[in-house]
Order: sequence, then C-alpha cells, then structure tokens
Amino acid sequence: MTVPERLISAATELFAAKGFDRVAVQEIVDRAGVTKGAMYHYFGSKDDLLHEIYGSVLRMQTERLEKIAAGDGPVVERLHAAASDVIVTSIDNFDQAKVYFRSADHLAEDKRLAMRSERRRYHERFRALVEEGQAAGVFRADVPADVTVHYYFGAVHHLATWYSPDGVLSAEDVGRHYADLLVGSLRP
Amino acid sequence: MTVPERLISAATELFAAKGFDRVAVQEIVDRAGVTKGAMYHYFGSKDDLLHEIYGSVLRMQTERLEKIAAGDGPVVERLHAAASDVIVTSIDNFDQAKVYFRSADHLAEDKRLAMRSERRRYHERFRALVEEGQAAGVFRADVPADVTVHYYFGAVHHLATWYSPDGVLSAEDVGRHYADLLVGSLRP
Amino acid sequence: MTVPERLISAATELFAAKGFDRVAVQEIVDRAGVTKGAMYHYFGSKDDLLHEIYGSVLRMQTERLEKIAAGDGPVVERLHAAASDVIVTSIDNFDQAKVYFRSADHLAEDKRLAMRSERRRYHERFRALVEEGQAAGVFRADVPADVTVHYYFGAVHHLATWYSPDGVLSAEDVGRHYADLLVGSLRP
Amino acid sequence: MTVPERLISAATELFAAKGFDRVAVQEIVDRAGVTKGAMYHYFGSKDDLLHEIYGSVLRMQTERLEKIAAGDGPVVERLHAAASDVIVTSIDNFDQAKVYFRSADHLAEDKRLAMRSERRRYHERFRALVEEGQAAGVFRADVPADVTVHYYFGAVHHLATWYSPDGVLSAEDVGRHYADLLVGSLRP
DNA sequence: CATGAATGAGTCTTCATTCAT
DNA sequence: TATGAATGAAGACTCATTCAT
Repeated sequence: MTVPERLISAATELFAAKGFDRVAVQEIVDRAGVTKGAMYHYFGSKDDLLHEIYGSVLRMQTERLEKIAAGDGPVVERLHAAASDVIVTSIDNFDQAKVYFRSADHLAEDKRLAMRSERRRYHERFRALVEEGQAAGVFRADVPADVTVHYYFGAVHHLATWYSPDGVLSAEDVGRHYADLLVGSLRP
Repeated sequence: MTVPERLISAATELFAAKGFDRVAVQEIVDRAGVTKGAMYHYFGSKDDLLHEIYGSVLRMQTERLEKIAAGDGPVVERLHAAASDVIVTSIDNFDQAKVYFRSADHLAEDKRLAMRSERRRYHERFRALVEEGQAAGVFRADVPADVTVHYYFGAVHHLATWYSPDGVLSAEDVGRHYADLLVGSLRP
Repeated sequence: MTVPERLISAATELFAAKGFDRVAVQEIVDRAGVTKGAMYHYFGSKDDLLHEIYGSVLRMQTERLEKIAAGDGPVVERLHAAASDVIVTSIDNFDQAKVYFRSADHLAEDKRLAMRSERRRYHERFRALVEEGQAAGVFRADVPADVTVHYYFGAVHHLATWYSPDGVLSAEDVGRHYADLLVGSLRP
Repeated sequence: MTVPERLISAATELFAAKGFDRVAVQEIVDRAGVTKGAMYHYFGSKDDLLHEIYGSVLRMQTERLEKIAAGDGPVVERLHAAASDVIVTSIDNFDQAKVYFRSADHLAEDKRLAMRSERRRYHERFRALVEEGQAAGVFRADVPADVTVHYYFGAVHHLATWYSPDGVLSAEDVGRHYADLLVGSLRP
C-alpha cells in the first residue's frame, strides 16, 4: 500500500468513526505511519482528504446507477435494482459511505460547489427513473418524484446511523427490504 | 426573554446553521448579547446547551406520538397521522430539529447514553404501531417493522438537508406526501 | 504595567532586534510573562502588534512635525528644526523607530494601505516646507522637492542600521549634523 | 542560461519583491523550472543564494568606486561621479540592489561577518573621498565624514522603497540630483 | 546531475473553560 | 448574578533540508 493510500484509508476509518471535525491530522498520520509533512506532500489540506473519499463513493455509485438505469427491463425492476444496489454498495464500503453521508457540509466553499453538482446529477438520474414509471402509469403520480427521491435517500443516508455489519441483517437483506418499501410505496 | 432563553435561542440558530463543532461559545454569547461568564453561570458547558435543545425536540415529539398512537381510529390512520405529525412539527421547529437530526454524536459519553434510551423509546412506540398493523393484517409483514421504522426516520432526518421553508412545499404538503409514501409502502 | 503594555514593549524590543518575521509569538509572550491566549485576548494577530507600534511612532512624529512646520520663524529655521527633531525623537525611541523603519512591508494588505496614506501625509507636510523655501527663493529649485524629501528620509531610516546609543554621538549631535547637511544641500 | 543562473535570477526577483523570509525555496525552484534537489546540488542553503546575490552587487559597486576614486580630476568631481554612479548602477540592477539593501541582517552569523567587512571597506573608500575634500578645504569639516557617508548611504538604500523605473525620473536624473545634494551639502 | 518523497521542528491561531472581582 | 481577563492544550499548516534512487 502506498503512502497516499494508507493516508486515505486511515482518514476514512477515523472520519467514519468520529466525524471530520473530531479527527486531528496528527491522528491520521499516526495511524498511517507517516509524518504530517508527508501528508501535506500528497494532499493540500485536511479537506482534500475528505474530498477524495467523497469523490470515490460518489463516482462509484453514479456509475452503477447509470448502468442499471440504462438497462432494458421494466422500469419497476430497474428502480428496484437501483434502490437495492445503492444500499448494498454503501454497506460494502461502509466507512466510506458513512463519511460521505455525514460530512457533506464540512467541505470548504469551492469544493462544496463542485461536489454539489455531481450530487445533483445522481439525484436527477434517480428521479428520472421514478418519473419514467409515473409517465408509464405504473407509479403513483400524486407524490412528486422529487419528494420521493429525497425520501428514499434520507433512508439510505440514515443507514450510517443504525446499521451494523455484525447484526442479523445482511447488506442484501436491507437492500431488498428498502427497495421493496420504495417500490411498494409507488404502487398507484 | 430571559438570559438563558436568549442563549438557547442563539445556540439553536448557530448550531443549525453551522453544526455544533463549528460554533464557538463566543459567537453564541455575542448573539445572545451576554458574556461568557453569564453562559457558564446558567449552563455547565457547551454540551449542556446542545443537550437542552435536543431534549426539547425529543420530549415534544415523544408526547405527541404517544397521544396520536393512543387514539382510537384504525391503525392505518393513526400511523398516517403520526408519520405526518413528526414532519410538520420538525419543520415548524426547523432549527431545533436540524440540531437534533445532525448533532446526535457530538454529545459527551454520559449524556449520549441518556439520550439514546429516550430515543429508543420513541422508536419503539412507532414500531409498535407498525407491528399492530401487521398483526391486524393491514400491513405487509415481509419487511421487519424495525427496518421500516429506520427507513422512515431516515427520510425524516434527511429533511434538514434538503427542505427549505421558502420553497413551494408547505410543512403539511411534505407531511402528507411522506405519510402517504410510508403507508403506501406498507400495503400488503 | 498592564498586560497589553508589557506585550507591546516586549514585541517592540524583539522586532527591533530581529525583525518581524524572525520573532515568534511565543517569544513575545514569554518575555511579557503571559500566555499566548492572553495575547490573542488583546490583539487580533501578530500583525496587530506591529501595527500598534507603527502607529505610535508615526502619530508622534506627525504631530511634532505639524507643530514645528506651523511655527513662525524663517523657513530655513523651521526646516532645520523639523529635520533635527525627527532624528532626535527617533533615537529617543530607538526600538520603536527601528521597527517602524524596517518592517513597513510586513503588514497585511488592509493595514498596509491605511498606514501608507498616513505616511504620505507626513511626507507631504515635509515636502511643503521645502517647497515653501523654494518659492521664497532661499532653497535651490533645480532638485525636485519630492526627491529631496525621499533623500532625507532615506538618511533617517538608515539610522536604524548604523547608529548606536552607546557611541560618541548623542541624538542631538546626529540631529544637528543631519539637519545641517540637509539645509546646506538646499542652499541655492 | 545555466541552472544555477536561473536559480539566482529567480531568487533575485522573489527576494526583491517579497523579502527573504517571505520566499519559500519551493517558489524559487518552481520559477527556475527545476526541483529542490537541483538547488541543493548547486547551493548549500537558501542563505547561500542570498549571499551570492549580495556579493555580486557589492563587488561590482566596490570595483567601480575604486576606479572612480582613483581618477585624477578634482575631488569634488570625483565625489560627484561616485555618488551618482552608485545610484545609476543600483537602479540598473534594481532587483539585486533591493535585495542587497533590504536583506542585510538575514544572513547567518558566519556569512554576515564576511559581508560586513567588505561593506566596511566600501564605506571607508567613500569616506576617504570626503576626507580628502575636507583636507583640501573644499568640503565643510564641521560634520564628521563618517556621518556624512552614513547619511548618503541611507538615501541610497532608501531608493528601494520609493523609486520606480516606470516613473518620470531616469536613473541618471536621480543620480544627478542625489549627487548634487550631497556635494551641495558639503560646501563650506 | 537530478528527482521528489519524507522529515521534524516550528508557525500562528483558536477555543472551552476558570476565576478573582 | 455577571464580568472579562487569562489559561493551556490542541489545532492546521509550512518549510528548509536530507537522502535513497
């Protein structure tokens, strides 16, 4: 593992466990086994570290959503698959996901804006799926697609708060349940 | 408004806007128009302030849930009312709710435990409502009630991230939509 | 001596001896016998300390120049007195003057501008004296007054580099010599 | 341009613009288009760079002064030429001169001493010229030659603070004015 | 000759909290 | 009740220099 990888890895664990503001740069470099100077050689700031972790989750989930949404099954199935997939991948990369879900607003102004627009794209792709089903008449249309998407992502983000990999529910269990609830709630 | 009230009020606004760790005690007392000494006269620590804000939301919502759940209408209606009510009251006290939703893990160990058990009670009362419906056969039983409740509270907590009182959706709109989605998803 | 006074005094000595950039805040507070927190209670930054020292010299010298220039003797005598006075007061407050003469450009942008305009006023008052003599025909006019003033202030600022209070020359000696040279150079 | 030349050149510009302590080695090598390793291959330290720049100005000016002083015209003319020459060459090599004039005390102990004695030699050669005129009765003797020389060099050093090559005054203009003032002030 | 990763000591600044008054 | 001066520990970040390659 290279030094920057070790740093990212250490930062991910710590940010996930204590939150960005509660982690000192010193702790990160100690855990990575390097000195502060080394960290600032690779990353411009503590914020950069967060940004990097952020980006990797967002990129991965965006790619997967795109692929699933572009499939050719019925929209109900595609939405179910997408809803389930975001849960499974979040749990499979739980520390990264925790950081992503909880530290959104800790980024400095400039990076926050860049991130925001990437995020919006994800949100919109998901919403398009819901709207497609509404247009096709298979989803209820009395609740705005936008509200539904916020509703579902709330549930997803909250995973970081209650889910434990050591419990009885596997990632797939939760994915299936959540997707069932979402799709179920959209029945006309 | 008394001094402690002014302090709570100032702290609520600031914590809601920037997050607990990003607010200095000095900012709070400045906004409240008092000095630091005064704050430490009334509150033992910065944490205490958070605890106070926390408590007030949780207490209020617990009381209301209790009353609604204990009503005598059909369980579907009671769940819908409870689901909608938590949204409306959260939006009506949006700053307090934001603090409550986002700063859970910032409390010191001892206070966190106290808080946790209050929280669990609320969660369990809500879950009981779902289970009641499942037992009565009006709610689907293939998704554990526990998962459903986490799912819904995720959506609720996420309000703090996306909802704006200045937008087109009123508190009641969102309450109705969210409750519709929840109840809809529980149909067998 | 109050704490802020002790801080200013310690900072003056240290800045004079080593230059602004070579002095650590820690050294200043150690010498003043307080902690860093105390310093930041009274001064917003290390720059503020510099600004304070700066200001006091500049204010004093401006006031004295104003008074001397406004006198009613012949212009030759007033210029001689002003030229001599700036030397004597600089030597009497040698540490402060050293800081003033050598650390001009170390101030942060905003404070530098404020300072600059005060400084210009001083320069212009002095120049007006030279121009008055030129208009009266008692000073040569082939060298622009502006150049002469820069020339003389260069000599003054340089005091910090070579003069020592322990040498054979008293402040008055240097003042007289410098003023003699200036007035002598302006003879037609 | 060789690598060491590029480094010297970059360092000169940066030191002149921001002062020795405000320039990072990284900036210098970036501007020179090389890496830090390369710099430390050619120069022992950041101080060395300063020393090099220093030396070149001082050496050049010493040589020229020597030549001018050893001429065979009247002492008044030789002093005027020397006084004017130091201005013109300082302005022609303005960045180097700025560094030389302003960063005197930033050198490490050992190098500072070496520099000091070279400097003294220059000062003494100049003073000898003044004393020669005093002995010949063409310069006033009531102001010590030593003081006069400090006085004049102050004016020279101060150029770095106010002179701009883009203004209306050419190097020769300033040289003539300054020399006129010096020679004028020495009239008996 | 030259790279660039890594060091380690040092920089300024922030802040929750205490305490004499 | 309330002040505000003072503390002390911790915070993020910088930078000249070294060294294996």
